[in-house]
Amino acid sequence: MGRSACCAKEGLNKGAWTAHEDKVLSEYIKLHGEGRWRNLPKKAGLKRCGKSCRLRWLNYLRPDIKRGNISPDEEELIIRLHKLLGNRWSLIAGRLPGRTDNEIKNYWNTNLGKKILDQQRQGSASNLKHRNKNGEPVSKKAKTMEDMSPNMTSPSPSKMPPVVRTKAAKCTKVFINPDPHKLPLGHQHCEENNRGGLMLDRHAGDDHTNNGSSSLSSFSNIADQENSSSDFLVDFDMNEISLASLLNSDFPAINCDNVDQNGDNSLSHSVDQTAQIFSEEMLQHLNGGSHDCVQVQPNLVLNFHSLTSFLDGDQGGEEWLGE
DNA sequence: AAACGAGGCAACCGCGTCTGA
DNA sequence: GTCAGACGCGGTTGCCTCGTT
Repeated sequence: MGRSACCAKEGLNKGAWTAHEDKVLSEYIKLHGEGRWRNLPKKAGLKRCGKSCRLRWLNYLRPDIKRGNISPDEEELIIRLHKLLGNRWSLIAGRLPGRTDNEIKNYWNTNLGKKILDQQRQGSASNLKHRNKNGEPVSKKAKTMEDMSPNMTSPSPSKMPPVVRTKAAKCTKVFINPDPHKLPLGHQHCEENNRGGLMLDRHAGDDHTNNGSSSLSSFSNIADQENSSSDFLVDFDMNEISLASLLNSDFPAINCDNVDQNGDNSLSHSVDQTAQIFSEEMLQHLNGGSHDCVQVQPNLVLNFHSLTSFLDGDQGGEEWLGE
């Protein structure tokens, strides 16, 4: 039959996690890896529900979590992606390395949602209203996560792993490689998922590398194929790159409900379709209207944001490209 | 300095989907 | 094919902190 019953709820701790609990959970996961959340508390000696452990790990304890304020570029990206995907926070988070769905959701609910409403009310061009003179978003408190949790030491930028594997990185499953032989490196780790699509192997430690190199190699192929792509590459300058500018194509908001209704179970998660719509449109632009490369695009475009964000990091590009 | 209100964030809850027997 | 449990996700809640009076 099925699996055994979920964790019994009696006698379990609830509420805020203690530093000791954090330590126990972190060390257990370092030793045994993620997953099997149900049995984890018992094995680790925690009086917590497995769900709670999972949430704590994903949203707070993972070493690759990016702490600190959301940058203006990230904010723009969130807005764009929210316009595209709606409240699919995990997917949005998947495009923002180091950010969790919960963090983005909270940020939206507390900042961006209001900002968008304000903008809608007051018309356009009030985009900078909530920013300081440096163009940074201004929140009432403007405090960092370190301020909130002094016991949590945020990794320094130089030590911080460049790409967080958020849950939503799953959306790499939309990748359908028409010609696997053209894809070096990371694509060796591609595996077929049970929805019929290809999904990048996301095992700890190597997945960001795979993910990134996949995107880059695909991206390079396009550049080879299309002259117009060279313009795209210019925009891809590692120092100058702005996430927001990458999303400046004015793709329409997509009604997620409609997308859901169209989904069929073969490859098609609604989000996958959304991704395809997104990428097709964008790539049509990038390729000067040619659809020659469209098959490759969904993954490319979606990963592209991870890629660019990743490359924004000090050493991200080096690690990514050169192991 | 104290009280109050608002904002922000971590965590919980419930539901839908996936998976294994 | 069916069922039950695990997992993942989004919505919501409650607590803590900060700002204002």
